[in-house]
Amino acid sequence: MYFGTNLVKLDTKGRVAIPARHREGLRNSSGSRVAVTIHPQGEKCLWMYPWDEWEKTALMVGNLPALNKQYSQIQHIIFSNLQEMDLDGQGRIVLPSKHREHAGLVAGEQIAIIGKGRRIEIWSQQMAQQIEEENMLALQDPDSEVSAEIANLNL
Amino acid sequence: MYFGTNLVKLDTKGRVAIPARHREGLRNSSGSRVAVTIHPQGEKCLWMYPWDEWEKTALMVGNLPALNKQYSQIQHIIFSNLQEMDLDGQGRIVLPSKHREHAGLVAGEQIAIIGKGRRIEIWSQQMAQQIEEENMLALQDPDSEVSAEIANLNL
DNA sequence: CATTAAGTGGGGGAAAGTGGGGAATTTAGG
DNA sequence: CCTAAATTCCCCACTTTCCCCCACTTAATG
Repeated sequence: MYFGTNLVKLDTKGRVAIPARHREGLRNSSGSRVAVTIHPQGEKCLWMYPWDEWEKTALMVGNLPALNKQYSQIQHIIFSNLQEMDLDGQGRIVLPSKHREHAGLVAGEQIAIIGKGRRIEIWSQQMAQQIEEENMLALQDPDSEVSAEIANLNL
Repeated sequence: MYFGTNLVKLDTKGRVAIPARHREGLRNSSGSRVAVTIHPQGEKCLWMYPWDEWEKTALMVGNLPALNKQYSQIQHIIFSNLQEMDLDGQGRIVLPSKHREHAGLVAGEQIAIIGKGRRIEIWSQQMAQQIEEENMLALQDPDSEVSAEIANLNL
Protein backbone atom coordinates (compact mmCIF):
# COMPACT_ATOMS: atom_id res chain seq x y z
CA MET A 1 0.00 0.00 0.00
CA TYR A 2 1.40 3.37 -1.02
CA PHE A 3 0.74 6.54 0.90
CA GLY A 4 2.23 9.90 1.83
CA THR A 5 3.45 12.80 -0.26
CA ASN A 6 7.01 13.56 -1.32
CA LEU A 7 8.32 16.57 -3.18
CA VAL A 8 11.18 15.69 -5.51
CA LYS A 9 12.86 17.45 -8.36
CA LEU A 10 12.27 16.70 -12.01
CA ASP A 11 15.85 17.13 -13.18
CA THR A 12 16.98 18.63 -16.47
CA LYS A 13 17.17 15.16 -17.99
CA GLY A 14 13.52 14.46 -17.22
CA ARG A 15 14.29 12.10 -14.39
CA VAL A 16 12.36 11.67 -11.15
CA ALA A 17 13.64 9.93 -8.05
CA ILE A 18 10.94 7.68 -6.64
CA PRO A 19 10.99 8.04 -2.85
CA ALA A 20 12.99 5.23 -1.30
CA ARG A 21 10.11 4.04 0.86
CA HIS A 22 8.11 3.11 -2.25
CA ARG A 23 10.88 1.26 -4.02
CA GLU A 24 10.51 -2.01 -2.22
CA GLY A 25 6.84 -2.10 -3.09
CA LEU A 26 7.66 -1.55 -6.74
CA ARG A 27 10.22 -4.32 -6.76
CA ASN A 28 8.73 -7.50 -8.12
CA SER A 29 9.52 -10.67 -9.98
CA SER A 30 11.05 -8.78 -12.90
CA GLY A 31 13.22 -6.28 -11.07
CA SER A 32 11.89 -2.75 -10.61
CA ARG A 33 9.67 -2.54 -13.65
CA VAL A 34 6.80 -0.09 -13.45
CA ALA A 35 3.88 0.94 -15.60
CA VAL A 36 3.31 4.66 -16.08
CA THR A 37 0.21 6.05 -17.74
CA ILE A 38 -1.90 9.17 -17.72
CA HIS A 39 -5.03 9.47 -15.64
CA PRO A 40 -7.80 7.86 -17.75
CA GLN A 41 -10.29 10.61 -17.02
CA GLY A 42 -8.06 13.51 -17.84
CA GLU A 43 -6.97 14.65 -14.42
CA LYS A 44 -3.59 16.30 -14.72
CA CYS A 45 -1.59 13.55 -13.15
CA LEU A 46 0.19 10.30 -13.96
CA TRP A 47 -0.45 6.87 -12.55
CA MET A 48 2.31 4.48 -11.67
CA TYR A 49 1.91 0.79 -10.80
CA PRO A 50 4.23 -2.15 -10.39
CA TRP A 51 4.30 -3.56 -13.89
CA ASP A 52 2.80 -6.97 -13.25
CA GLU A 53 -0.06 -5.39 -11.37
CA TRP A 54 -1.10 -3.03 -14.13
CA GLU A 55 -0.54 -5.76 -16.67
CA LYS A 56 -3.54 -7.64 -15.29
CA THR A 57 -5.72 -4.59 -15.76
CA ALA A 58 -4.39 -3.98 -19.25
CA LEU A 59 -5.00 -7.59 -20.26
CA MET A 60 -8.56 -7.35 -19.05
CA VAL A 61 -9.10 -4.17 -21.04
CA GLY A 62 -7.40 -5.70 -24.08
CA ASN A 63 -9.84 -8.58 -24.09
CA LEU A 64 -12.89 -6.37 -24.37
CA PRO A 65 -14.47 -6.59 -27.83
CA ALA A 66 -12.80 -3.91 -29.93
CA LEU A 67 -15.75 -3.28 -32.24
CA ASN A 68 -17.73 -1.86 -29.39
CA LYS A 69 -17.19 1.88 -29.65
CA GLN A 70 -16.90 2.52 -25.93
CA TYR A 71 -14.53 -0.36 -25.36
CA SER A 72 -12.41 0.81 -28.24
CA GLN A 73 -12.16 4.25 -26.74
CA ILE A 74 -11.20 2.86 -23.37
CA GLN A 75 -8.59 0.64 -24.98
CA HIS A 76 -7.17 3.62 -26.81
CA ILE A 77 -6.73 5.66 -23.65
CA ILE A 78 -5.32 2.80 -21.63
CA PHE A 79 -2.90 1.41 -24.19
CA SER A 80 -1.71 4.39 -26.16
CA ASN A 81 -0.38 6.15 -23.09
CA LEU A 82 1.00 3.13 -21.33
CA GLN A 83 4.74 3.14 -20.76
CA GLU A 84 6.88 0.40 -19.31
CA MET A 85 10.13 1.37 -17.60
CA ASP A 86 12.70 0.30 -15.06
CA LEU A 87 14.05 2.26 -12.13
CA ASP A 88 17.72 3.10 -12.61
CA GLY A 89 20.41 2.38 -10.04
CA GLN A 90 19.39 5.45 -8.04
CA GLY A 91 15.70 4.59 -8.07
CA ARG A 92 14.72 7.08 -10.78
CA ILE A 93 12.59 6.88 -13.91
CA VAL A 94 12.70 9.03 -17.03
CA LEU A 95 9.30 10.54 -17.77
CA PRO A 96 8.51 10.74 -21.52
CA SER A 97 7.77 14.25 -22.74
CA LYS A 98 4.17 13.36 -23.62
CA HIS A 99 3.51 12.34 -20.05
CA ARG A 100 5.27 15.38 -18.67
CA GLU A 101 3.13 17.66 -20.79
CA HIS A 102 -0.07 15.98 -19.74
CA ALA A 103 0.69 16.49 -16.08
CA GLY A 104 2.23 19.94 -16.55
CA LEU A 105 5.62 18.83 -15.26
CA VAL A 106 8.47 21.22 -16.01
CA ALA A 107 12.10 20.14 -15.94
CA GLY A 108 13.92 21.69 -13.02
CA GLU A 109 10.83 22.14 -10.87
CA GLN A 110 9.45 20.30 -7.87
CA ILE A 111 6.85 17.61 -8.39
CA ALA A 112 4.72 15.67 -5.95
CA ILE A 113 4.85 11.90 -5.61
CA ILE A 114 1.68 10.83 -3.85
CA GLY A 115 1.05 7.32 -2.60
CA LYS A 116 -2.60 6.57 -3.10
CA GLY A 117 -3.24 3.02 -2.00
CA ARG A 118 -2.69 0.59 -4.81
CA ARG A 119 -0.93 3.10 -7.07
CA ILE A 120 1.39 6.08 -6.99
CA GLU A 121 0.35 9.38 -8.53
CA ILE A 122 2.67 12.02 -9.99
CA TRP A 123 1.58 15.67 -9.95
CA SER A 124 3.14 19.04 -10.43
CA GLN A 125 3.54 20.75 -7.10
CA GLN A 126 1.03 23.47 -8.00
CA MET A 127 -1.60 21.03 -9.21
CA ALA A 128 -1.19 18.83 -6.15
CA GLN A 129 -1.68 21.83 -3.92
CA GLN A 130 -4.70 23.03 -5.86
CA ILE A 131 -6.39 19.61 -5.83
CA GLU A 132 -5.75 19.22 -2.15
CA GLU A 133 -7.35 22.57 -1.37
CA GLU A 134 -10.37 21.75 -3.50
CA ASN A 135 -10.81 18.40 -1.80
CA MET A 136 -10.39 19.90 1.63
CA LEU A 137 -13.03 22.52 0.92
CA ALA A 138 -15.45 19.89 -0.30
CA LEU A 139 -14.88 17.81 2.81
CA GLN A 140 -15.40 20.79 5.09
CA ASP A 141 -18.73 21.62 3.49
CA PRO A 142 -21.27 19.62 5.49
CA ASP A 143 -23.74 19.69 2.59
CA SER A 144 -21.39 18.23 -0.02
CA GLU A 145 -21.80 14.73 -1.36
CA VAL A 146 -18.34 13.80 -0.26
CA SER A 147 -19.14 14.75 3.33
CA ALA A 148 -22.03 12.36 3.27
CA GLU A 149 -19.76 9.63 1.96
CA ILE A 150 -17.00 10.11 4.47
CA ALA A 151 -19.46 10.13 7.32
CA ASN A 152 -20.39 6.59 6.28
CA LEU A 153 -16.83 5.41 6.65
CA ASN A 154 -16.98 5.67 10.42
CA LEU A 155 -13.39 6.82 10.83
CA MET B 1 -8.08 3.64 25.22
CA TYR B 2 -6.34 7.00 25.21
CA PHE B 3 -7.41 9.92 27.35
CA GLY B 4 -6.11 13.00 29.09
CA THR B 5 -4.12 15.99 27.91
CA ASN B 6 -0.38 16.60 28.01
CA LEU B 7 1.55 19.69 27.05
CA VAL B 8 4.91 18.91 25.47
CA LYS B 9 7.40 20.88 23.47
CA LEU B 10 7.78 20.68 19.72
CA ASP B 11 11.56 20.93 19.51
CA THR B 12 13.55 22.77 16.86
CA LYS B 13 13.91 19.54 14.89
CA GLY B 14 10.15 19.08 14.68
CA ARG B 15 10.07 16.28 17.22
CA VAL B 16 7.38 15.60 19.78
CA ALA B 17 7.71 13.35 22.80
CA ILE B 18 4.63 11.18 23.11
CA PRO B 19 3.63 11.07 26.78
CA ALA B 20 4.97 7.92 28.38
CA ARG B 21 1.56 6.72 29.50
CA HIS B 22 0.45 6.37 25.85
CA ARG B 23 3.52 4.52 24.66
CA GLU B 24 2.50 1.08 25.80
CA GLY B 25 -0.79 1.42 23.97
CA LEU B 26 1.03 2.38 20.80
CA ARG B 27 3.33 -0.60 21.05
CA ASN B 28 2.11 -3.42 18.86
CA SER B 29 3.24 -6.42 16.87
CA SER B 30 5.65 -4.32 14.80
CA GLY B 31 7.36 -2.25 17.48
CA SER B 32 6.11 1.28 18.09
CA ARG B 33 4.81 2.10 14.66
CA VAL B 34 2.14 4.75 14.41
CA ALA B 35 0.04 6.35 11.71
CA VAL B 36 -0.14 10.14 11.70
CA THR B 37 -2.52 12.02 9.45
CA ILE B 38 -4.35 15.31 9.32
CA HIS B 39 -7.97 15.58 10.38
CA PRO B 40 -9.91 14.52 7.26
CA GLN B 41 -12.44 17.31 7.52
CA GLY B 42 -9.98 20.10 8.00
CA GLU B 43 -10.00 20.64 11.73
CA LYS B 44 -6.65 22.05 12.71
CA CYS B 45 -5.30 18.96 14.38
CA LEU B 46 -3.50 15.71 13.65
CA TRP B 47 -4.66 12.18 14.28
CA MET B 48 -2.40 9.46 15.56
CA TYR B 49 -3.24 5.75 15.66
CA PRO B 50 -1.30 2.56 16.24
CA TRP B 51 -0.26 1.66 12.73
CA ASP B 52 -2.04 -1.66 12.32
CA GLU B 53 -5.28 -0.11 13.47
CA TRP B 54 -5.31 2.72 10.94
CA GLU B 55 -4.04 0.38 8.24
CA LYS B 56 -7.36 -1.41 8.20
CA THR B 57 -9.15 1.85 7.55
CA ALA B 58 -6.70 2.84 4.83
CA LEU B 59 -7.01 -0.49 3.04
CA MET B 60 -10.77 -0.14 3.05
CA VAL B 61 -10.55 3.37 1.60
CA GLY B 62 -8.03 2.20 -0.99
CA ASN B 63 -10.45 -0.36 -2.33
CA LEU B 64 -13.16 2.17 -3.11
CA PRO B 65 -13.50 2.77 -6.87
CA ALA B 66 -11.00 5.48 -7.84
CA LEU B 67 -12.93 6.92 -10.77
CA ASN B 68 -15.83 7.94 -8.57
CA LYS B 69 -15.39 11.64 -7.77
CA GLN B 70 -16.32 11.48 -4.10
CA TYR B 71 -14.23 8.40 -3.39
CA SER B 72 -11.31 9.88 -5.24
CA GLN B 73 -11.44 12.98 -3.06
CA ILE B 74 -11.57 10.92 0.09
CA GLN B 75 -8.69 8.76 -1.07
CA HIS B 76 -6.62 11.81 -1.84
CA ILE B 77 -7.07 13.34 1.59
CA ILE B 78 -6.65 10.08 3.46
CA PHE B 79 -3.62 8.77 1.59
CA SER B 80 -1.68 11.87 0.66
CA ASN B 81 -1.47 12.99 4.26
CA LEU B 82 -0.83 9.62 5.81
CA GLN B 83 2.54 9.11 7.41
CA GLU B 84 3.96 5.99 8.98
CA MET B 85 6.61 6.39 11.64
CA ASP B 86 8.30 4.74 14.56
CA LEU B 87 8.85 6.26 17.96
CA ASP B 88 12.55 6.86 18.52
CA GLY B 89 14.45 5.59 21.54
CA GLN B 90 13.08 8.47 23.60
CA GLY B 91 9.48 7.92 22.55
CA ARG B 92 9.34 10.79 20.06
CA ILE B 93 8.12 11.19 16.51
CA VAL B 94 9.16 13.73 13.90
CA LEU B 95 6.20 15.66 12.55
CA PRO B 96 6.58 16.48 8.83
CA SER B 97 6.40 20.18 8.01
CA LYS B 98 3.18 19.75 6.06
CA HIS B 99 1.47 18.29 9.09
CA ARG B 100 2.89 20.95 11.37
CA GLU B 101 1.55 23.67 9.11
CA HIS B 102 -1.87 22.14 8.93
CA ALA B 103 -2.20 22.07 12.70
CA GLY B 104 -0.45 25.39 13.22
CA LEU B 105 2.38 23.85 15.21
CA VAL B 106 5.44 26.04 15.62
CA ALA B 107 8.86 24.66 16.45
CA GLY B 108 9.89 25.60 19.96
CA GLU B 109 6.35 26.02 21.28
CA GLN B 110 4.12 23.91 23.48
CA ILE B 111 1.62 21.58 21.88
CA ALA B 112 -1.22 19.53 23.30
CA ILE B 113 -1.36 15.73 23.10
CA ILE B 114 -4.94 14.71 23.73
CA GLY B 115 -6.07 11.13 24.25
CA LYS B 116 -9.44 10.74 22.59
CA GLY B 117 -10.52 7.14 22.87
CA ARG B 118 -9.29 5.11 19.94
CA ARG B 119 -6.86 7.78 18.78
CA ILE B 120 -4.56 10.50 20.00
CA GLU B 121 -4.98 14.04 18.72
CA ILE B 122 -2.24 16.64 18.38
CA TRP B 123 -3.12 20.31 18.66
CA SER B 124 -1.34 23.57 19.14
CA GLN B 125 -1.80 24.81 22.66
CA GLN B 126 -3.83 27.82 21.52
CA MET B 127 -6.11 25.79 19.27
CA ALA B 128 -6.69 23.19 21.97
CA GLN B 129 -7.70 25.90 24.37
CA GLN B 130 -9.96 27.59 21.87
CA ILE B 131 -11.72 24.37 20.87
CA GLU B 132 -12.22 23.45 24.50
CA GLU B 133 -13.91 26.77 25.23
CA GLU B 134 -16.14 26.45 22.17
CA ASN B 135 -17.16 22.94 23.12
CA MET B 136 -17.85 23.96 26.67
CA LEU B 137 -20.10 26.79 25.55
CA ALA B 138 -21.99 24.55 23.15
CA LEU B 139 -22.58 21.96 25.84
CA GLN B 140 -23.81 24.57 28.27
CA ASP B 141 -26.34 25.83 25.77
CA PRO B 142 -29.43 23.66 26.24
CA ASP B 143 -30.65 24.45 22.70
CA SER B 144 -27.49 23.33 20.91
CA GLU B 145 -27.34 20.22 18.78
CA VAL B 146 -24.65 18.71 20.92
CA SER B 147 -26.78 19.12 24.02
CA ALA B 148 -29.53 17.14 22.37
CA GLU B 149 -27.09 14.41 21.49
CA ILE B 150 -25.46 14.11 24.87
CA ALA B 151 -28.83 13.82 26.52
CA ASN B 152 -29.41 10.61 24.58
CA LEU B 153 -26.22 9.02 25.82
CA ASN B 154 -27.50 8.26 29.30
CA LEU B 155 -24.28 9.30 31.00
C1' DC C 1 17.29 13.19 49.98
C1' DA C 2 18.27 9.53 46.77
C1' DT C 3 16.81 7.12 42.79
C1' DT C 4 14.38 6.37 38.76
C1' DA C 5 11.72 7.77 35.02
C1' DA C 6 10.27 11.31 31.74
C1' DG C 7 11.24 15.03 28.79
C1' DT C 8 14.65 17.83 26.08
C1' DG C 9 18.74 19.02 23.33
C1' DG C 10 22.29 18.05 20.15
C1' DG C 11 25.91 15.50 17.36
C1' DG C 12 27.54 11.86 14.12
C1' DG C 13 26.84 8.48 10.64
C1' DA C 14 24.17 6.43 7.17
C1' DA C 15 21.00 6.80 3.57
C1' DA C 16 18.35 9.37 0.29
C1' DG C 17 18.28 12.81 -3.28
C1' DT C 18 20.69 15.26 -6.95
C1' DG C 19 23.93 16.40 -10.66
C1' DG C 20 26.88 15.11 -14.21
C1' DG C 21 30.24 12.34 -17.08
C1' DG C 22 31.11 8.61 -20.20
C1' DA C 23 29.94 4.27 -22.53
C1' DA C 24 26.70 2.16 -25.48
C1' DT C 25 23.14 2.28 -28.68
C1' DT C 26 20.47 4.48 -32.14
C1' DT C 27 19.68 7.73 -36.00
C1' DA C 28 21.07 10.44 -39.76
C1' DG C 29 23.92 11.71 -43.51
C1' DG C 30 27.60 11.35 -46.81
C1' DC D 1 28.65 0.92 -45.66
C1' DC D 2 31.04 3.83 -42.82
C1' DT D 3 31.27 7.93 -40.02
C1' DA D 4 29.35 11.45 -37.24
C1' DA D 5 25.89 13.15 -34.28
C1' DA D 6 22.53 12.57 -30.97
C1' DT D 7 20.15 10.19 -27.57
C1' DT D 8 19.71 6.96 -23.94
C1' DC D 9 21.38 4.43 -20.23
C1' DC D 10 24.37 3.39 -16.50
C1' DC D 11 27.48 4.51 -13.08
C1' DC D 12 30.12 7.59 -9.96
C1' DA D 13 30.37 11.37 -6.73
C1' DC D 14 28.65 15.14 -4.08
C1' DT D 15 25.28 17.28 -0.98
C1' DT D 16 21.70 17.25 2.09
C1' DT D 17 18.52 15.28 5.00
C1' DC D 18 17.09 12.15 8.22
C1' DC D 19 17.57 8.79 11.86
C1' DC D 20 19.68 6.90 15.73
C1' DC D 21 22.23 7.32 19.76
C1' DC D 22 24.23 9.71 23.79
C1' DA D 23 23.88 13.00 27.44
C1' DC D 24 21.75 16.45 30.22
C1' DT D 25 17.83 18.53 32.78
C1' DT D 26 13.62 18.28 35.03
C1' DA D 27 10.02 15.96 37.35
C1' DA D 28 8.06 12.14 40.04
C1' DT D 29 8.53 8.45 43.64
C1' DG D 30 9.72 6.23 47.80
